[in-house]
This record gives sequence, structure tokens and C-alpha cells, in this order.
Amino acid sequence: MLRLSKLTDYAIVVMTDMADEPETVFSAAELAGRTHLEQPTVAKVLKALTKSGLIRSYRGANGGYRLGPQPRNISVAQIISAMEGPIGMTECSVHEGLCAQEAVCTTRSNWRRISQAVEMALNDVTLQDMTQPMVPPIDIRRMRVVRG
Amino acid sequence: MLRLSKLTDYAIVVMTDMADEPETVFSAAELAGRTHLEQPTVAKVLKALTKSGLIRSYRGANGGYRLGPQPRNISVAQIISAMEGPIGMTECSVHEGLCAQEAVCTTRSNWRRISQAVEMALNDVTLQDMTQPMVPPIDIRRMRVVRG
DNA sequence: TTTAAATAGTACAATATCAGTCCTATTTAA
DNA sequence: TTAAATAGGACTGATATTGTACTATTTAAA
Repeated sequence: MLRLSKLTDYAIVVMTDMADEPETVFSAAELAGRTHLEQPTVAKVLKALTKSGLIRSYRGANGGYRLGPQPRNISVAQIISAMEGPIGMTECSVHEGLCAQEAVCTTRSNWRRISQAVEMALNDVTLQDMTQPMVPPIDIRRMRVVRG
Repeated sequence: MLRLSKLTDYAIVVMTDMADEPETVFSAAELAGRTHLEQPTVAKVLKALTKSGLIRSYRGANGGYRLGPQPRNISVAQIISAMEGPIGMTECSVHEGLCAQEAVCTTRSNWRRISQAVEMALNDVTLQDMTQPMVPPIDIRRMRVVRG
């Protein structure tokens, strides 16, 4: 159903929680408690996010994690990419030459454009938006894909 | 990577092929040959699509499949929904009450909006667009999610 | 210097999903 | 009556995902 993986979903839940106090360093255990997720799962997600730079880690006693950029400067698209790699709806829209049908398939360029359109939509939603459950929403009635 | 399943990808390839001759009835074997996909796979896809009404089937000798609506009236979002069910990026954005975190999770309403935004982008691309590999593209530079 | 708290990195088993195939029943034109 | 087709379901192997565990490393503080 065009789903994100659960780990990506968790990543956004955890980062949304951290966004409430962007300066605070939380341990993985604390974040697990705050989000009601399992500690090992949260730890796994945090490790993955740290590699992307979206989260900073501090090792040792009193260590933990905090956001890298400010919440308004982190997009949902960035989080998804950090967890799952490049956003693309089909294999061929991300990696060229892996599909046996590529030579005879006329839809590859269209897939690339569609994937890019979806990515733009996700790029326009920030972590700060996610901390505000009701406002300001995406007004889908005014959203349009404009043809050139 | 926010991927479609391969079967959904195949569905769009097959339907794009059929869209070149919207009145013609093709057998599953013919369509497999035209798209360079395996016959059993194509048959599986066509059966699934028939249930949605996007494709009409004709049984018996000289039977086969043709498009239901005209290519300009079939959207990529419809094909994805036919193959994978409702478009939603997380479980909670499609089905309420299945996630244990729902009561304490603040992001559900945002996920619903994001999923709807993605769906709108996919709804704006028709099967007719997919038959024209280069024109008229989605102009992503002019695509924006507009806040209200 | 020692200890405890914490992340880093890797590996692993269980589970779930998906893809691809095949078989039988039914329908229909010739 | 026969052959060509789809309908429907079942099955299996491959793949990906999930959740967990284990060990090494780092660091603050006693």
C-alpha cells in the first residue's frame, strides 16, 4: 500500500518527540519511555539516524542523542531517505540498468518524474510541522501538480 | 525506499501497453509477449485488475482483456489502489485502531494529510500521460504543497 | 584509577511478505 | 465436440523486515 517501513515510522515518531526540546540530550532509554516503543528498537533507529547527521550522538556516561538541525530545517523526506535510501517508487526510478525490461520499457522517465513529485510533497513537510498535530495543515484542496 | 510492489509496477507497464489500443482485446499471452514479462505473472496482474473494473475481461476462445475507462480517465493512483489497496504511508493513516501507540501518538493526523498529498500527486498522472514518455511531463519546479 | 552509563557495530533468528508458478474449473467461439 | 481462454485458488521458494542480543568502545564521575 505504498507503505513506509515500520522503522521509518518509528524514526519519525522519535524525532518528533525530540523536536519538542531540540537542545536536550536524551538517552535511548528515555526516548523509548517517552514514545512507548521498545528500547532496542529505538536504539536501532537512533543509530541509523546518527549516520545521516540528522541526529547527533554523545557517547559515554550522560551521553545520548539530540537533533542536529533545527526541527524547521528537517523534512520528512530527509528522514525517509536516511532510513530507506533514495525516495523512488520503482527500482528503475532510482537505479539505472538493473531492470531487464529497461531497454523496451517506455515508462522509466515517467516514473522518475512521479517519484520526484512525491519527494517534493514530502520535502515540504518539516519536523516542526509534525509537532503541531492540527495546525498548520497541508491544504490538500489547494495542492496541484502543475503541468508545464 | 517507498517502493511499489513489483506486481504494481508490472500492472502499470501492462496497462500502459494496452492504452495504445484501448479498444483492442488482448489475451494474457499476447500482452506478456508485448511487454516482455512472464505469462503467468501477467495473468496474475490482469486478474487482479479485472476485479477493480479498470480492465474488462472476456472469457472463452478469442477472449482476453481490454481497458475499461479511456486512458485519460485512469490515474496512476487508481492502478496502485487496485493492486495494493488504499494509498497510505503508514498503517495508521489507513486503518484506525490497529496501532498500540495511537492513543499517545501525535503524528496520526499529519500522516493522513501527507498520504493524501501523495495520493493527489498520483491522481494527477493519467495512463495517457504514461504512454507519452517525454511529453507532457509533470513540471516539478512548479509543483508546490500550498499551506492554507 | 575504577566503575557505571551509554553509544557503536555487528550478527542473528523469527516472522512476514512477495513473487512466481501451477492446477483445476468454467466459459465461449468455431 | 474441441480448443482457446479466463477465474480462482493453492503452494512454494526467495527476499526483506523486525526485533533482539552480544561485544567493544567511550566518557563522566566517584
